[in-house]
Amino acid sequence: MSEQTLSTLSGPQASPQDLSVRSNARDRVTSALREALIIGRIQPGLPMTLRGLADQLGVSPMPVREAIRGLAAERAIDISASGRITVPRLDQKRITEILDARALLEPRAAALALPNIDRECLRQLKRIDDEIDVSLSDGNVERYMVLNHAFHFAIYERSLSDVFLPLIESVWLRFGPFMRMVYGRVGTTGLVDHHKQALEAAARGDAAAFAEAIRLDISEGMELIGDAVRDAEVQHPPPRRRRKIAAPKVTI
Amino acid sequence: MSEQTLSTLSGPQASPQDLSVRSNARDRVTSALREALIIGRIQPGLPMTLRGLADQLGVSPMPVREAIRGLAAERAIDISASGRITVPRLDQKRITEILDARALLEPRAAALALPNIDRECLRQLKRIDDEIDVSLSDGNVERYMVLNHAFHFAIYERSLSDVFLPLIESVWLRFGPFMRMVYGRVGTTGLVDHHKQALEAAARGDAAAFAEAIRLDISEGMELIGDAVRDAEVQHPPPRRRRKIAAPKVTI
DNA sequence: GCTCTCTATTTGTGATCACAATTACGTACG
DNA sequence: CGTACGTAATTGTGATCACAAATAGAGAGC
Repeated sequence: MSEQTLSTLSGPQASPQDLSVRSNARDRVTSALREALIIGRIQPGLPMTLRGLADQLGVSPMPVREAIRGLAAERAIDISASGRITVPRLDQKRITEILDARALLEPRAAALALPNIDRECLRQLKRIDDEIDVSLSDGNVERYMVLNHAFHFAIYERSLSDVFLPLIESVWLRFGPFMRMVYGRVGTTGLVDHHKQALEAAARGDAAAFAEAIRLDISEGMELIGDAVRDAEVQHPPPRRRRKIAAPKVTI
Repeated sequence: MSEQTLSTLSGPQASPQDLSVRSNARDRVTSALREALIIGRIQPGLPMTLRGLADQLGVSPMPVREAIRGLAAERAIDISASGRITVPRLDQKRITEILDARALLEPRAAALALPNIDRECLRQLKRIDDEIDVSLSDGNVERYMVLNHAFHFAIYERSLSDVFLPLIESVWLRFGPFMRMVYGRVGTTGLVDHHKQALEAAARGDAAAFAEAIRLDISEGMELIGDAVRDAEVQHPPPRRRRKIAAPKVTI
């Protein structure tokens, strides 16, 4: 198999040794893979192998197996009938439905979160949003994706909902690799968001406006990438690989 | 540990050897556990063990491990920090949020499905709903839960959405054990649903009314069990077990 | 009766092995 | 130059083993 590897996590300002220092190898692997998926570092369609990931992460294939199995349950990773492990390619139908689901779930989570968003949290959101502007003008796609995720989930986490949060995370896991593909292709120049409207509404304590800003943030993103998707599907059909392809690596 | 086992699947008219004859042990285990969860056959809070489940299902602990890990990723099963495997107990907050998420996701899935619901499908839905009435008047809780699941998912499957369907399945997996607890406690006598309104709307091809009927079916269920939940939480606090408890078994 | 303590048992985790299925790739043929 | 084929290497699956951590349950003390 032509196996894919993942680019190291130690990019610009390496993440501070992963959030919690879980003793579990499995949880470390899961965290590494989830982050790689959210950021879109793993290219959809290219196969990964248990042993390959295990070697890269310095563990035995066993914890990787369990981590992959967990991600597969969330549909973040596809395991074909023959056992081939890939990040799923999304067709336009799926993309529409994911954005549809996001537009249902995330405004509600935001509304639930609003009462728990204090001034300090607002300041942090503002900081993140400022950094997003920088990353956009720099054209730094990866940094943008990290920050955009941070912005949204800084909100959703305040919902304190272990029902909505997992559902939303699950959808982002599936969407990340695709977003990365789009941004890597069409760039982030024309990208607009509704973060500032959201922050204004949040500052006013206006739950309805807050939720609506989040909904628009998602829906307009949908329109923006609509054409890119159509183009991508005709211009970049599932590559019929014939040779091994050098690919980025992942580490914990 | 006082370990829980699961009641055999071979109840009245045993399921015809599970849907697909997957060669995978893991998939068989997963199917068995998912069904047990949906029907609510596994009592929340009581620990299960990998080796115990493996013995009951006639496989090695390995496929059970992966199946459990997958279900844990969907939050259908909880694995504590110490590794204890249980079906999560739901507090009132979670229950409300689950019903909230259902009321968001399921009407949309129903609307997506409506164009794909033909006359034959409608007839089948009608048949299921008739059987539901029978099971309700019989007070057969388990059969009601199987049928109610069948009714809803016969609809949602027609959405042909592998975005909405997994999200909804995930929520049902979490909700099943709780529903069973409620029905087992307060009975199914006062139970009302909006299946017939849904079928009428579907027959008319009225997507909005169809979705609304589904939403009401969920929301009114919410009210119905509201008090039961409150009572349950004070009358049935998390039992501080001190001895082993005999519990039902599960088989493939 | 209740709580605490201590020990034997159980449990999840991770590693390694064997194996059937699948895939990759050089080779022959068109 | 492209396609079909056959063999060798790779891959996921399942089983088994070792081990540290956690638990259960009996016993001592209050």
